[in-house]
Amino acid sequence: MLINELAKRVGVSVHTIRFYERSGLIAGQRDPHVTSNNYFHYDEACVERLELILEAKSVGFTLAEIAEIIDAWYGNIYTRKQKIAILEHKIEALDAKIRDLREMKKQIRDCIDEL
Amino acid sequence: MLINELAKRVGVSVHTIRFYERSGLIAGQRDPHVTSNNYFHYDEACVERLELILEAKSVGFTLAEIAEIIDAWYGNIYTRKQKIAILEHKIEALDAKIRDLREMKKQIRDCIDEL
DNA sequence: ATCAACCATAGACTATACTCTACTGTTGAT
DNA sequence: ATCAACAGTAGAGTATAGTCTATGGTTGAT
Repeated sequence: MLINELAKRVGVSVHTIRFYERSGLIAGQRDPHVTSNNYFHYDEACVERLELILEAKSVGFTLAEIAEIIDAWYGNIYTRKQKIAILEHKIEALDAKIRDLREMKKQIRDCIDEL
Repeated sequence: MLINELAKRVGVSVHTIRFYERSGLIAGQRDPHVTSNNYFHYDEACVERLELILEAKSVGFTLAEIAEIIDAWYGNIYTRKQKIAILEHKIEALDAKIRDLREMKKQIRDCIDEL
């Protein structure tokens, strides 16, 4: 599919996808058989990857951190052991965030109780 | 206490406190008896308030959202009922974030299992 | 008296994550 | 053939949240 269709599929703007592409978070592919244009094509793997990015963003990861997760998962620059270590480190970060959220919730509930 | 002491107490820079002050998130008080300078003074309530800001930030609230929480809690612009509604709304937002974090954790764990 | 260490304001600068504009080329329907 | 709707690149602009610099006044110890 082309960029417009991908944008509609995942619910982000074409601008944002191009921005992620520039940032190295996703990568469309050009068809070497087509010479009349230089359009990028995206497959289902791109959809999944983009959805992962959006989810990670929504829980507070920065794009730089997400790039790290993606490199650990899709890239070939880490060994299997290193990949697991990076992902486990992210899980710890998530656990820490969940603890913070619970603490915050408690504080807000205390405020409500005082009212 | 003066701004430098407050900064050290909560572990943020003087710059950041001034930035929050400009943004209306915290407010030091001037001593009308002192005419030789225009130094701001901060009390324990400021410390608590600043700590609340940092915690809220760490769980992903923007400064604008935090301002809303603070206004609901410290301000006199809302009725008791409105204050409770705003705070309950924030608790719902926190619950949604916790759900997202759990989902993300599951996804990363799936990645680890595949390795 | 003077000097480091503080205080204030105003405004410039930075990073992150978009978002938009300008411009140009391609495609597909009429 | 032409025209809207799409594609691409390059680069400017925006919002958020700081961070830093410049400048000048104040305080307290020596």
